[in-house]
Amino acid sequence: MEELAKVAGVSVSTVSRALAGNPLINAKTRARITDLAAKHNYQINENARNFRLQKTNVIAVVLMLDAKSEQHTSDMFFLEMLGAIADALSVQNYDLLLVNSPMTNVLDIHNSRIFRQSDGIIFIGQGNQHDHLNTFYELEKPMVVWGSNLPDRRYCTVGADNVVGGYLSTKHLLNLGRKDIVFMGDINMPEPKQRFEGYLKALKEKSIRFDKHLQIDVPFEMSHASEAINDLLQQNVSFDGAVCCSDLIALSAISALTESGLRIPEDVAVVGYDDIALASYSSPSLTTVRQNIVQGGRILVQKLMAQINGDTVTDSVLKTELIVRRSSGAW
Amino acid sequence: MEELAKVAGVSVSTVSRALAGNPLINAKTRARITDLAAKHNYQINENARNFRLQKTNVIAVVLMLDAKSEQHTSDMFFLEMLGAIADALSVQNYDLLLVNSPMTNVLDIHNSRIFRQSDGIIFIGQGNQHDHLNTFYELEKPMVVWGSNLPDRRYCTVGADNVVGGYLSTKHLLNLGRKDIVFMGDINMPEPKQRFEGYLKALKEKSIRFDKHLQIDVPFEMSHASEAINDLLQQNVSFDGAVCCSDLIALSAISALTESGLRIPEDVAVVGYDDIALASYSSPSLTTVRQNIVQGGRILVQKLMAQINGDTVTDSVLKTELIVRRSSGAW
DNA sequence: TGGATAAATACAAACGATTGCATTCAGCAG
DNA sequence: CTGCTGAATGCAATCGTTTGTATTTATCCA
Repeated sequence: MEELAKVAGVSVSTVSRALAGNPLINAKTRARITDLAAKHNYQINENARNFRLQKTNVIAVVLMLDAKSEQHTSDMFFLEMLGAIADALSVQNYDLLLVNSPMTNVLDIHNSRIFRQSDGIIFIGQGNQHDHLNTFYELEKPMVVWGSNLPDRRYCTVGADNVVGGYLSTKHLLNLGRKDIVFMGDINMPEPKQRFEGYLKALKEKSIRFDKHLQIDVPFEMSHASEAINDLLQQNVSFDGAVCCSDLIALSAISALTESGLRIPEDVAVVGYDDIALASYSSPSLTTVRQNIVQGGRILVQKLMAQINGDTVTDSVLKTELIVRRSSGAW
Repeated sequence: MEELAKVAGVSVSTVSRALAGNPLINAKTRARITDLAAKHNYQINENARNFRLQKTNVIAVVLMLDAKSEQHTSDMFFLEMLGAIADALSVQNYDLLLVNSPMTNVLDIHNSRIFRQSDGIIFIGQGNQHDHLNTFYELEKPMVVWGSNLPDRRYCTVGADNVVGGYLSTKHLLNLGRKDIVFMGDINMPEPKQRFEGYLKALKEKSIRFDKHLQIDVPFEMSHASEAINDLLQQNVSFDGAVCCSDLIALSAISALTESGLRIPEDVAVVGYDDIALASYSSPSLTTVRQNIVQGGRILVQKLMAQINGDTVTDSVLKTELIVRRSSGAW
C-alpha cells in the first residue's frame, strides 16, 4: 500500500480511505487510486487489516454430531449444509472454520481457540445441549443455531418447519387412503418431536385416533430401523403406511418390509425425510420431505452477520415441501 | 501481554520469549511467567501473532467437485475426508478454510483470497485438472493433492491404492467362480482408470480375456448406472458379476438388476467402492472397498506441514482393503 | 484581495506480538 | 578494585492497516 501511495503521489491514509470508499476522498482521486491498485495487482494484507480492526473474519461452524451415533447422523445433510454456509460466507469475505470433533459440552468452546479465533459461531443442530446453548448465549458471542424452536430458548435459531414436514407427509399418506400410519423417529429429539406434532395434527383432521404402538423411537441413522420394523411385524401390529424421520430410516424400513414379503407401496406406503441423493435413485424411489438447505445456509449466515453488526435478530422458519415420487409413497 | 509483563515485573519481550520457550530466558522466570499466564487466563492474540509472523495459520481445502455432476460425486466421502482433515489440522492449531465453489480452473485461485489468506492448500481430488495443478505447483505455494499418481506429475499426492482396490474386488468375484465381470466406472478419470488396471490384472491372473463390452463409463454419481445396466441387458450381454467404482453406482446397479428380475448375488454378484454408511445397511448389504480416510486426512496434513517447514516431501499410497459382506457380493 | 469556511489530504499513533541489538548484572580472574 | 565475560533481560523497531486530528488547499463572498 505504501508503494501504491508513492506511485499515486498521495499518502497511505488516502489510499486506505480511497480503497475503502470513504467519502472524505475526492471522487477523482479515488478512481485514480482504484485504477492503479487494479493495474499493479495490489492485494490488501487481510492479516494486517484484521489485526488492526480486531476481528478475525472467521466464522466457526460446529457440527453437533452425536458421539454415540458414529457421526453418521444425517449424512448428506451436513455436507450440503456446510457447502451452503461456505458459499454464503465467501460472498461476505468470511472464512469458515470447521469444528468437527464431537461436542460433549458446547461450553468447552469458551476456552478454546474456536472462541477467540472467530467472530461468530454457527451451530448445526442442537443435539441434546439446549441448556448449554442457552448458557453459551450469555457469553455475548454472535451465534446462530440450525434447529427448532425449543421452549425457554434465548438463542436465535433458523430451521425448517418440522411441524409442517410431519403434517405434509402424514396427510399425503392419509389422502391415499392409508389409515394405520407408523411414525418412525425419536420424539425425545427436538426435530422429530415437532414432526410428530404435525403427524398428530394430520391424524386429527381426519378424525383418526392415534395408536401409541405406531410411534417408534429410532435414531436418525438407519441401523435400528429394520429391527424396529421386524418387531412391529412380529407383534402383529398392522399398518399400511410409514412416516420416517430420515431417508435412511425409510430405506432401511423398506428393505425390512420387502424382506418380509410385503410390497411397497401396495401393502405399505413409505415417506422419508431430507431428500438425500439416494432417495430419488433408489428403487423404489422415495417420496420425501425436502428442507431448503441452500436457503437455510444463506439465512444462517445473514442472521449471524446481523448480530455481528450489532442488530437484534429474530428466528426464521423455512418452508418445507413434500417431494412426491411414484413408487414408495404411491401416488 | 503487557499486563502480564507488569504483574510479572518483567518486560513484554521477556514474556514473549518465555511463552515461546526461548532458551534465552532463565528457566525459573519462564516457569513463573507461564504460571502467571495460566492463572490470569491469558490468551495470546493469534491475530497479532500471525500478522507479525506473516502467516495465516489457515489451510484451504478445495473440494474438486465436478460442476456437471451436481456436486454429489462421492457424497459421504467428502464429508468424511473433510472431517479427518479438520481434526488433523486442529491438532496443529491450523484452521480449515473450506472452498466449495466448483473449480473450473484451479489457477483462478492464484488471484483469490484463498491464495493470499492461507499458508497451504489441500486439493481433494484432481478432477480433470491435472495440468492446471502442475502449473499451480510452480507458484511455490505449499500444496498437496488427494488423488492418484498421474504421469508427468510434479505436485505431491496422497491417495489410496486404486490398483489394489480394483484388483481385490475383481479377484473376490473371480474366486467366487464368476467369469463375466462388468467394470462400471469412467476410465477417463484418474482413479477409475487405475482401478480398471487392477481389474485387468486380476483377470489376467486367471487367464480370462477381457471383453470390452464389459467396461462402462459411468460417472460416480448414480443416476446413469441403472440405465447402463438396462442397456447391457437389452444388448443381451451376459454377466454374473459387477465391479463398481462407487457404492452409489453399485446400489443403483443392484436396483436395476432386481427390477429386471435378477437375483443378487445368485445371478449377479456386485462389489462397491467407498464403504459409505448405506453400504452396510442396505439390503442386500454391500461388499465394498474401504479407503482409510482418517489416515488419509492425517497424512495429507502431515505432508503439507512438512512443505510449509521447507522440507521436501514424497508421495504416499494408503492401504486399501476389501470389506466382504454376505449378501450382494456372495460369500 | 483577504479572510472565513469547507473540502481534501497528510501526519502519526495505534493494534499486539516478535526479535536484533543494547544493556544490565553477577561472577570471577588479575 | 578494575575489567572482562557470558547469561539474562530490556529497548525499540517492525509488520500493514485504519482513523482521529492537524494541516493544506480550494472556494466563495464581502
